[in-house]
Amino acid sequence: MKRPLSKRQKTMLDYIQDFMKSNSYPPTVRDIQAGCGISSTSVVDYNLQILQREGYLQRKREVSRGIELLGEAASSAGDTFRNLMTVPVLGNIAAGEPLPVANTGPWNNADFDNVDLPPFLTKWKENIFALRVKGESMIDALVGDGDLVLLEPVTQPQNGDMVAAWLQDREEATLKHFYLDGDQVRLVPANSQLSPITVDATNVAVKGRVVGVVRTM
Amino acid sequence: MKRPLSKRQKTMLDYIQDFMKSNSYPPTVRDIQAGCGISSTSVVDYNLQILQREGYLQRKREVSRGIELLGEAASSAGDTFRNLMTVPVLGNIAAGEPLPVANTGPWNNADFDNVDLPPFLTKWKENIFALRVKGESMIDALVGDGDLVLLEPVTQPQNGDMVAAWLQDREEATLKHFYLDGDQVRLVPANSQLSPITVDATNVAVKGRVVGVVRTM
DNA sequence: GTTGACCCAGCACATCTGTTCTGATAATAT
DNA sequence: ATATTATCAGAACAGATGTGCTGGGTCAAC
Repeated sequence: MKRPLSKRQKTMLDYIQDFMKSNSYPPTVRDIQAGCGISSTSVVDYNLQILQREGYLQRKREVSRGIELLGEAASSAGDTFRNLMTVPVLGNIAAGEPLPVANTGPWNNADFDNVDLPPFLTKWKENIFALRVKGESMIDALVGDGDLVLLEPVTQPQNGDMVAAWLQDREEATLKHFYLDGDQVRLVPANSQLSPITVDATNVAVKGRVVGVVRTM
Repeated sequence: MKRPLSKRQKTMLDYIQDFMKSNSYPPTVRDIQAGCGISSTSVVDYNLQILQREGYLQRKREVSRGIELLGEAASSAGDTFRNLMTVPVLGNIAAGEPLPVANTGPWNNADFDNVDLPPFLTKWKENIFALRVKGESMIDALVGDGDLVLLEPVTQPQNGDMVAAWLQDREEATLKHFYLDGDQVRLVPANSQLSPITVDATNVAVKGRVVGVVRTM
């Protein structure tokens, strides 16, 4: 995004996005040539090189239609391309079970079940993971059996965050809003008809911040 | 999906899905040939024709990589292709307001706010719409303020379906599990700790079946 | 057996397609 | 003015690629 794109380069980028929207595969050099009214394939090639150098797309040499949009260009390509993030389902969350925790950074996508979610659900963050809710023990967080909770791995949440926490003395996992009061932690249910609980700060191990909930029937 | 696929056809379909996952563009006939260990391009062509006839994919003649996965095959292809459906947010759902109802079929996507969702949330159906929950009146359905409920427009639900209904005498919108008992309708909250209500069948106007709930924090 | 379906292998062709070469033009800098 | 850079046009090449043709094999039905 450093240098400004020329008018032709902008036109080409728009055309590629449009093309991928309606065709589900990238255009050829000559598609771009015809679509943008360019008189030579070499001009297309020339400008594609620039677009690649500037980071708008990635090309694979000697491969027909070997164009892949990157970053913002990809998202603008509409509802078709690169608009999903793969989130691993690390395990279950239930009252009696410890929380499968996010140890390292990005996970091997093959190691777990994965769900593909639109990035507005993952807040555009890369290290989101998901847990499947088992049982009805999270019902005071408006989360039922079978729901999928999306978590960002944080151990030091902000006040008001909805967090997944492990209560050591109760041996219980829970989803609650987190408030730190000195050395006490107040855990407030999402359902305002229910009452908060207050526990010692050393007794809660926060495993992640809830960024979303998904339920299918 | 009528006839069963041969082993080779299944292999090819899997390979195409894998290829599109990692490459962001469809494979060529020869890519499939090499990837599946097939000795002739004509065999690939032959089986691609069958896969097209059976509705698993769409081919564009004379176009390199002119393969488009359809239906369920497309969604299994991972985070790259055809994996989002645009769902209109028709309005709000609150206790006191009538339900914005799905009048006609597909809507003009420009008329409303839209959200893009992976099709496993919309059950692969085309006519899903969404409503934004206002207030806490749906809390017995495990749905809170700001949640997005995904609805399929049906007026004659099956027993056990979670439905969005309008209770005419109470002037109240609600989300409950639906059970028809003769001329009485039992509406059961998702939170099993709460009690069901029973009303006259003529008093409930079912507006849609809930197929999913999405919440972001 | 014969037939016909389904499936496969090998090959060839015409076109598609990325790339490269040569040269030209316009804008900008020195 | 001269040099430099960015951009474009036309043409051609080599490999990639979809498609069609011929023939062979297997298996169940008749």
